[in-house]
Amino acid sequence: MSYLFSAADTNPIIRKLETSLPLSDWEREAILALPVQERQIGARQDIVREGDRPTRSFAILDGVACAFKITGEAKRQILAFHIVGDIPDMQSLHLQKLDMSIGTISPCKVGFIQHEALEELCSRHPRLTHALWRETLVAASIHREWVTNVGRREAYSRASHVLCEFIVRLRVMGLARDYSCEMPMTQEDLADSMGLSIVHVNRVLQELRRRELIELRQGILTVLDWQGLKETGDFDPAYLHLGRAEKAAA
Amino acid sequence: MSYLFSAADTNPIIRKLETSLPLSDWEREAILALPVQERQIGARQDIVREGDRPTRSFAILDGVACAFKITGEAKRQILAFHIVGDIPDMQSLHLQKLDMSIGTISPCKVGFIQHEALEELCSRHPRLTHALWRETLVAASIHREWVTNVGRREAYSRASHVLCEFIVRLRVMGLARDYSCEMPMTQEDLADSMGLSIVHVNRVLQELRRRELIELRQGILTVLDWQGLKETGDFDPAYLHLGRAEKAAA
DNA sequence: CGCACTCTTGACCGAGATCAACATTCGTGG
DNA sequence: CCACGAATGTTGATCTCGGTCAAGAGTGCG
Repeated sequence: MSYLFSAADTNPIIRKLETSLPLSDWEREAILALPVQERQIGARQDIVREGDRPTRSFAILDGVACAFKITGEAKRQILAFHIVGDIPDMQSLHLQKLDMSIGTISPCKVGFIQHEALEELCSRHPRLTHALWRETLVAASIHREWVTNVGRREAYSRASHVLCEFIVRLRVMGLARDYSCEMPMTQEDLADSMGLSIVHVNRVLQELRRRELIELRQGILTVLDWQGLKETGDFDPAYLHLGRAEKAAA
Repeated sequence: MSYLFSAADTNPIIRKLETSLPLSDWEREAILALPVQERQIGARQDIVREGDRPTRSFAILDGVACAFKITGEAKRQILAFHIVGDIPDMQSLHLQKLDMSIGTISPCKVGFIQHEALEELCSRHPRLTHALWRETLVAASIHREWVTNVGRREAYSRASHVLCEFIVRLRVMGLARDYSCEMPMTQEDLADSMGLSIVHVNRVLQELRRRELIELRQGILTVLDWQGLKETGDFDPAYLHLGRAEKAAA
């Protein structure tokens, strides 16, 4: 299968949706016609906060963001890393109140889309409803894998798993060559995504380097031994529901 | 707001959906008209397994089930408890391959519904699409809370949180009076839902009893001090997105 | 060039795991 | 209806993975 190259291929939302099901020209145009308000946001800023009642959703057009919660003990848990093409608060289309916060990790370009525009899109294009619903289901699947990762894998395996997922998702979006990518998360971010302490994450990463599974410095992650990293991370990309993109990316 | 009592009120799917948005008679009838194949399943049986490609989804009509994964180290992580009204594998409507298994805890009555019937329902009733999509989003929200619970709360708080969620969800469905309910999960089930060992769960439960927050024996959970349990569990039901049902149930 | 953020290292600690009995409950068949 | 075996719950002893604390080393940005 191959597509003609077009403006559509440069639109991250279309690219993301098309990894699961190909869209018609008609549907692509509908997406390109969405009124999107772009905004550049600096690193480490909240985009939306738990408790907000958004009237719009937003897509990540550049950079890395994360969804997180703060517990009563003021501990942060990162729930997902969001990369180009993700619509992290899609849920707000159907759920009034946000149950998490979303903030940038690196500087991000985001595109806000009013809910009415999305509702309009869905009512006119049932297959796009399907595609967007599907995206939210994949997000839920990733959450389930994270529950498992945090609940039942030891630190070393857990860290490997998070790295595997991150790079595969970037590869699917064409943002990583040869298992190497920019990784703007600090060790504190990684710790909060893994339910570990910063110090321990530091030690685990050193061990991964010592065993020559990865290289990681200056925000560049390079996987030296993909097979090895997958195995130590108990990583099976099935939960990402990549379909045909799976073989190429993972 | 009050409804006339009718057959619809005894249908758990309708009851569940109506906790978020009221349905028209027309919509209720469409749900009641769904061809449902009921089946009784014994305790501790798998209903569907990771890797399956179901052509139908199922609703829990009676009993308690759970979704779970088994890691490469053969450890089980429970991802959710499913009670009456839940459609645990709704996702299979849009995602080919199941990324988790679902099994019974107590004996269950389940109702299978072919995907075509659900697709038909959605195409005829956009508001039901909305309602079902919404349910899957709430499920995702619960997953996020579980990531947080397992990742960033200590055992004592973590256990309290799981108990709080379970009883609130039962209350919403009218299955628990006065913060007391049947709880068929064994300590092993609880351990696998909390990412803890059985032994430690046992000790944590004893501590909860000793501090007179709960009573728990012979499969009956009674909360003696709801406020106290909520506080130790850092439990805020906002993530369940109950809407108006929230005040009554939590 | 200096201050703040991030990473690293070492020492020590503790929550929760593991192991190994033993007790209790429950379901099942005689 | 009872008995018995399996599943579940309980307890104590010990261990360990990962947390905490504290200090220093890089790094980078204003």
